[in-house]
Amino acid sequence: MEAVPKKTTIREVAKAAAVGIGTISRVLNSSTQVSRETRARVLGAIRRLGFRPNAQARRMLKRRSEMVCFLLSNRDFLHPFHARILQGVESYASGLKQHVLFAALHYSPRIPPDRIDLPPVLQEHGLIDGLILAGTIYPNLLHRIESIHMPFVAFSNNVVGMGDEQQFDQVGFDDSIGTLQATRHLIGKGHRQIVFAGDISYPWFHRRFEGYRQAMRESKLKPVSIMARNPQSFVDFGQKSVARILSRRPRPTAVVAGNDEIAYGLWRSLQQHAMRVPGDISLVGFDDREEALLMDPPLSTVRVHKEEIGETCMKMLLERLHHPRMTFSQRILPTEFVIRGTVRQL
Amino acid sequence: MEAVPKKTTIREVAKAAAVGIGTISRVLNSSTQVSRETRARVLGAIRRLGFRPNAQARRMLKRRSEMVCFLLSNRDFLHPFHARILQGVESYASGLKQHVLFAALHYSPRIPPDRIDLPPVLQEHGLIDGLILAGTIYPNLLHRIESIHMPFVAFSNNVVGMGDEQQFDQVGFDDSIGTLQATRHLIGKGHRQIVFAGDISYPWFHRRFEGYRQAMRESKLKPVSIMARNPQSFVDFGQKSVARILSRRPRPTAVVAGNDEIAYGLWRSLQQHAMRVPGDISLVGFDDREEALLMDPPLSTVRVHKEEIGETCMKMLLERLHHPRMTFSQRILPTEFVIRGTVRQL
DNA sequence: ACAGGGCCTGGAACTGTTTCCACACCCTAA
DNA sequence: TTAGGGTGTGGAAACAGTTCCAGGCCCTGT
Repeated sequence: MEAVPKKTTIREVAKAAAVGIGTISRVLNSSTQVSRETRARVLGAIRRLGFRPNAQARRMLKRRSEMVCFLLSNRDFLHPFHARILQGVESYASGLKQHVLFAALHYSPRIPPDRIDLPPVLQEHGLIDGLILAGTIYPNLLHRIESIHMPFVAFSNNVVGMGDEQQFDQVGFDDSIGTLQATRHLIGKGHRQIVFAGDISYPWFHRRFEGYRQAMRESKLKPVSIMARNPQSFVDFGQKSVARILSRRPRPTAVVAGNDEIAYGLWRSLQQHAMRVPGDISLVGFDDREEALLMDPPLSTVRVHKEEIGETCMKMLLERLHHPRMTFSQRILPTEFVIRGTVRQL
Repeated sequence: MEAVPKKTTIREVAKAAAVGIGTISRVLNSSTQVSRETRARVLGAIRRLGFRPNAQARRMLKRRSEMVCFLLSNRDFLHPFHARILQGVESYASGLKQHVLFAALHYSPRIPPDRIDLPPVLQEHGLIDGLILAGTIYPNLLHRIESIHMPFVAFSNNVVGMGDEQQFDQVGFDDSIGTLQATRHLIGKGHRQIVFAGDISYPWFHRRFEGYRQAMRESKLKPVSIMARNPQSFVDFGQKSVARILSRRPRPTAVVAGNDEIAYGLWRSLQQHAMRVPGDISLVGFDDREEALLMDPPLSTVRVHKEEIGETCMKMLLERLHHPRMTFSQRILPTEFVIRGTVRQL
């Protein structure tokens, strides 16, 4: 493991291989316009000198940084859900020799776009080619990003407060089909008294509620949504919902939870009320977090393919970069209802 | 929201402000050598033209990319533990206008160093200034990184198979002090029959076991470690350990779990055996994952300050970059035993 | 024998910054 | 009056690549 000479340039390699600098460049960029022997000679010299091309110089000329930024907005921490999206982005990107920068941003939905304090990555020009927006996304951020002409793709499920005229690329999954499937499954198992537990003032829970509602309507059943008062967290929301659920008459035989954390809270509190899942009450969740498998019995839930979302974001961003005037598109990925142990046949 | 001219250069700004290009550069780099009026004039021109300096050109000259890579090795997914370390790195970095690249790598511990297929970030020269290594780190990777002369800091708790002569910068937390404190706490509460549940063939569990052992020895108690057969996961490890724990005579009154997931598995399986925590048996974990709070009662565990680890890694890497010949150092961050509800006074 | 085309190759010009040297100017001290 | 130092400024050179044009060589067809 001998010392690598500190900085070798293309000109030194050219000298060592007794060729011109243009040829080195052609070899580096795997142009076909180089003869077999010359290429071999250059490659040999590169290896001998331990030459690695200077990334910055190349990028400057290419006008491409081959780098995108995964920007997580308004999240206190990197939630496992988003962590998996990030992983999807990274694994797809690295296969294409693209790099992924991670950045976080906190901003108020009410601040005017031009007053949003962008993260350092966006303050320079040419550092990144594009942006993948995750976390909670409000219109002001979108406008700000547009104003600096930075191509981007948004993870759409957490976009809040945009009308329907969404003039940007987005990738998401279908909230309502997930709960639609889940609720149909419950109905198919003979359940009739099914309630939805989730705060429908959040747009995503509202969409999930809509899927649930549609399934209920199809079977002429009455949709009911349960809200908790002042929940401290999703788990707490679930726990606080239980009393309300159990006090309904006729008593519900199944609950569709807005997400897995709510389902977890429901499950735990139901146990404390001496209600067994699924013996006394059936339960389905949404998201398919790791923890869904840790419940006992494991939770039947709607699986969201998080890595695939990340992959698709990256793929779409790359398309956008190659075709800047392409019309905007929205890609909705399917969810999958996973049957495990928390639903009972009535 | 008018269109920003596509690419403005420093020369156009110079022309617009009727100054030389050197002056623009001085303003950009906030040199003091510029008079108040000139600076104002230049700043005005910059704003008027919507000029953002080209990041690549600047970096090329500065020979600093102001970018580091967080490299996650041999992990199937971005575990919440590492996600929080990443967050710590990012938040500290962005305050200093440094950027963080996220990359993942899978390699075998047995492959020779020069055959390790480095991720794209490391194949170019000058793309990143340094590296933060997380995930499981074997000597061959370390050697490979050294061979390309890339400054790095390793998260040391998952470094495997290095002797004591660790010639690199590292940041970690003290596994053994954590379990030492936890075990002393149990002993203080009157427990005498305490077992350790964890696979001590992993170095980190071994260190945790050592802390436990030391506390037991101090009080002239006999340390016992429990192993599960063919566990599928940590949770499964916990579940499979319960039968062995309960069959011991005298029956243990407390368990020190190797981590929170094992504790979770223990807890769940204990419930199935109609054993109550902490009524019938006390339990402590390690790591303080989110889920520790979700258990019922919430788990007493050893808190690891994950964001702080990330921050310290970044800080140390920056020191290394500024002082390349500084001697290597290892920083060990303290852990904190968090008393919640799973330990009973005997 | 020679024109013409394809394939390789060399290297000047270029990219958008920073760095550094030269120089102008003003003020002060001898 | 002049030397000398500090401050502010302009712009050439440098950085390490890519691009592109010109030109050499070889082969083929007439």
